[in-house]
Amino acid sequence: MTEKATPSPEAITAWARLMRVSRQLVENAEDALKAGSLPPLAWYDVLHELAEAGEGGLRPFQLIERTLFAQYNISRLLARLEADGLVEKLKVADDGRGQTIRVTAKGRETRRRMWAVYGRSIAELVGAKLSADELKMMSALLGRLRDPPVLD
Amino acid sequence: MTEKATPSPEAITAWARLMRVSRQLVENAEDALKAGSLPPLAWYDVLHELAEAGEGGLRPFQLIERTLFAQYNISRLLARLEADGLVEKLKVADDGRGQTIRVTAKGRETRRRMWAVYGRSIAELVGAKLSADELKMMSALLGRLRDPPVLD
DNA sequence: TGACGATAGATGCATCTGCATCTACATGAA
DNA sequence: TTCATGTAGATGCAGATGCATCTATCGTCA
Repeated sequence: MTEKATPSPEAITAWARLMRVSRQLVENAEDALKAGSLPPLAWYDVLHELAEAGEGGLRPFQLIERTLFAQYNISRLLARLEADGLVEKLKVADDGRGQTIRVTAKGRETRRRMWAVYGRSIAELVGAKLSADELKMMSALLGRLRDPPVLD
Repeated sequence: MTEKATPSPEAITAWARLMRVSRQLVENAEDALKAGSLPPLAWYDVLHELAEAGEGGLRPFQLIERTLFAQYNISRLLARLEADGLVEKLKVADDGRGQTIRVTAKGRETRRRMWAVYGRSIAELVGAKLSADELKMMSALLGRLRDPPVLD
C-alpha cells in the first residue's frame, strides 16, 4: 500500500473516534471499579493473565509481552500486587535473574470481584450498543490494526 | 436492550481488541512525536481545538468538554502551553472568574509541525491498513459506542 | 576458563496525574 | 443588600509514570 504523509479524511475520522471512544470507555470502566472500591484496570489485566496461566505462573517479561505495559511499570505493579498479597514471587530454578509470578487465592478472589463490575461495564458500554454481528465486524476491523494484525 | 451483568463473548473480544489497539496506536504515535522532539499528543489535542476555534479562542471549560481531559489536567496543561508561548490567556470581560485561551502564532506553528508527524502516523497506522469503506464502517460502529452516540 | 555483550528485573529522579480542596466571582432568593 | 449556593479555575499533596541507569545473571565465543 502506498505510503502517504497525509491521511485520508476517512482515516482521520476513524482515528479520532477510536481515540475518543477508547478514552471514554476506559474512564467509565475505571469509574465503575472505583465506585466499588476495587483496584484499577491495570491490576485486572495482570491478574487475568496470571489466572489464565494457572499454577505455573508467568515470568514478568511474559506479562510485558501480553499486556503492553512497560517493564518498569510491570515491576512496580507487581510489587504493589505482592504487597497486597494478590500475587507471589517465586525464585525460578534455571534462571537466577528471573522469578515466576503466581496469583494467590486472594488474587483470584479479587479478580472475581473485579470481573463482576468490569464485566457489567463491558456489557453495558459495548454489548448493549451493538449486535453480535456488529461486534464481530468491529473486532475484525480492529484486529487488522493490531501489530501484528489478527486475521480472523 | 436487556441489561446483562455478563457480557457476551463477542462483546468481550471487541472490548479487548479496542483496549489493546488503542493503547498500541497511542504509544506508536507518541513515540513518533518523541522521535521528532515534539510535544505529546495531549498538546496537539488542545492546540487543534484552539486552532479550530480561531481568534475568539475558547474558555478552559469548553476545552474540557471537547477533549475529555479532567479540569485540573487542562488547568496545568494550559499553564505549560502558556509557559512555552503556545497559547495566551486573556481576561474575559463579562465573567470575572473566567479567561479565554487563544493559540499564538508559535502555537499554530508547533501544531503544524506536530501534524506532519502525527498525520503520518495516522496514515501509516490506520489509513494504510483499511480501505476507505472499511474505515467508514469502523467510524460508524465506534460512533455508536460514544456517549452520546454519533449516528451517521 | 574468562571476558563480553545480552537479558531480567529494580530503582533514583523528575514529571505528571488524581483527589480533594481552595479562592474568586456569579447568580438568585429573601 | 445580603446570604447561600453554584461555577470557573488553581493548587497542595500523595501516588503513578517515564526515562535512564544499575545490578545480577546468562550465554557465547576466544
